[in-house]
Amino acid sequence: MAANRRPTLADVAREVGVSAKTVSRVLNEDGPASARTREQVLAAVAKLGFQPNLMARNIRVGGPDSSIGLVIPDLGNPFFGAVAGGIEDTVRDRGLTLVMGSSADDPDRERALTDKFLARRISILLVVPSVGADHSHLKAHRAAGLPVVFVDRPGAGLATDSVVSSNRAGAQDGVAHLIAHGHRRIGFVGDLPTRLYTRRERLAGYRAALQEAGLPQDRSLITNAHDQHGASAATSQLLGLEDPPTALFAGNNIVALGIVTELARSRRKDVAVVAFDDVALAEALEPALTVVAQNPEGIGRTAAATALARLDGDRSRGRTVTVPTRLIVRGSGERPAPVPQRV
Amino acid sequence: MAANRRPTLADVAREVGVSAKTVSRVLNEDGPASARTREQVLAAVAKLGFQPNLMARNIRVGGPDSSIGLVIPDLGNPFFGAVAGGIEDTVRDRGLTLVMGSSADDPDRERALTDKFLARRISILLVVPSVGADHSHLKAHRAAGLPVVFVDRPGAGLATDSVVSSNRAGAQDGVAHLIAHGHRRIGFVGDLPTRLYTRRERLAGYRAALQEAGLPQDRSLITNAHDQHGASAATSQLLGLEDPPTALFAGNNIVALGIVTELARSRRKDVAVVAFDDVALAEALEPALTVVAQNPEGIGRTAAATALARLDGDRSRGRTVTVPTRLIVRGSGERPAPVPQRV
DNA sequence: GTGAAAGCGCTAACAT
DNA sequence: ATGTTAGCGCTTTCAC
Repeated sequence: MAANRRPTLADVAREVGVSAKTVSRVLNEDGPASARTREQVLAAVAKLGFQPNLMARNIRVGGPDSSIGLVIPDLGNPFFGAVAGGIEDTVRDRGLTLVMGSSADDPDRERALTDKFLARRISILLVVPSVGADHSHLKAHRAAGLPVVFVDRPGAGLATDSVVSSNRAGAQDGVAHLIAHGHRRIGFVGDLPTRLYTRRERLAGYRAALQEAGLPQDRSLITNAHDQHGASAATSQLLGLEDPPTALFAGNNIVALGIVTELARSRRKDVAVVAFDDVALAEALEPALTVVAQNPEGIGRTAAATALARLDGDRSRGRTVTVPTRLIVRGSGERPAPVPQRV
Repeated sequence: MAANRRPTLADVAREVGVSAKTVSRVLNEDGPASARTREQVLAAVAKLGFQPNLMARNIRVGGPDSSIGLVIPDLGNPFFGAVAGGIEDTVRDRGLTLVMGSSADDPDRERALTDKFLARRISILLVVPSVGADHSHLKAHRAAGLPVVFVDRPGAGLATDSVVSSNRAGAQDGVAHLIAHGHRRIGFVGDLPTRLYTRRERLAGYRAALQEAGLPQDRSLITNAHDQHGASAATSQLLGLEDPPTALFAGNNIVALGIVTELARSRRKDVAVVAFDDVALAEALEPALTVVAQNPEGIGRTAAATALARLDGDRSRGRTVTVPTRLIVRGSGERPAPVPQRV
């Protein structure tokens, strides 16, 4: 009943009557081996169901493990799922295995994960850094040749590569679209915590658009939400203001869900919306949801490619690569603004 | 510059002036150690930035690696993302690291991934099996104590645990809901390939509902799609039939996106829809989308818990756990069916 | 073309 | 409370 030891190189060697090294040679197509030996070895491998122990191999070879570590905030968020997909697509040919974990945007969990990954001797580390996380402990690893790339947000305490969306410009485009359709009071519902990089950048884009149009900055129009439910609450709060906004800008995909759901619930068809990050079914809404689409697969691919280049010896200075966003006009940004009431 | 060797136990030992074993003892809280020694060791560890090599440790200890392998079809599909999240939540306390890969539902890629995972000596293997994949090669590992659990679909060639949704009953509920609202011609848009377990089960549920109601089975009402775009095409094809359906049943979340998008595009508000698996923004559609909700986190948690129980010595027979689905009525199933035309 | 010995970084088992 | 030896499964080095 079970628990028999897994076969080792030595077992295979014994079965065939050769040395362990010979088996190793055959399997790794290292040195020469007679056709007959090869055949016998392969047969024994199949018979015993031998699978080389990668850990033992790596120990001896000394190099890093053939794995790539990825820390994301939330496995269930389709944005990060798509990022992970882009990463996997890019590293698959190199034979790298994806080792993942979610931090829930908690610096301690992020640290625990990265430490685990480092103990595993991953050959690349990709991190969506949590707010408040410090990465100076990675300096030595980075210096020792471990590629470290920050994804979606820049990291703190470590000079290395980052890959981010064009958050500010994208948000500015989106808000400008609303302004172009006559809106003068535009609510902003952002991520939490407010220190979050993406929240700050997108808010900056929002402000830039208002300023460009000569519109006043009204702090009461700026709210935040941690999840979909919170975004719904923020929406109804904004719409309950004495002088409510006629349009809303969603700071991310989750917030967009909350806003759109709340507008549908309260049957507010008169409120224009533009969301940062595309969401499923955006086209099927009435009106269809106008978004500033990110390119999550592109972010993942770029981050992975950057890291692979480092692995291949690229010693240039750390850079920040910006993956462009794209305004997709679908209708929700064009709900007519009410004619301003001159007093 | 760079590429300096990572510090080892021996380096730390040398720094302090003790033996490697002593350092090991301190770090693993194994045998005793004087307070002074412990302090010095910890200081040296911090100073050198030492991180134990987990691979080397595992080699020596001999047990499996503290990782859990997961193969899913697609990292970008929120359903599987949520499943992965449930798994991670469940194994986190046990200190297991998630090693993931996507198979694209290709048996060869699935096999390549599982082989890699096995070479890594993962301590648990969770697989969403691809159509056509055979898993008899896992028998020896299973027998040797490796927990193997199939997720979302049963596997072939290996008697072990599976965790699936109540596909048949759920689909039957969903279709019965449509029938209850007067629909007699209900289109089915399922997954591809048609041999896919979930596709077959959900179709069986669909058929059972028709039969129960004494409705005819019309093969022309059964279509399939591989992706969202294909589902849109299938939708317009169904609606273009001479005697078109008045309601549609979506076989999964991706198909649902395609159906709903196509109905919105063609402004067909008169077609009722029920989808298997919930989707974001379902509530915000007009009418809101009625779904047979799955519980992906629950599936992930159940699969992980089952595997952990095996790891803890559960030697009972392999079982199939069914995670219940739940009909969430939101409106789209209640669009009135046209009054039947008596000839 | 093949094998023997040494060693990767760590810990189990037995010292002391 | 600490050190020594041996060995995990594999590959490197050097020998034949």
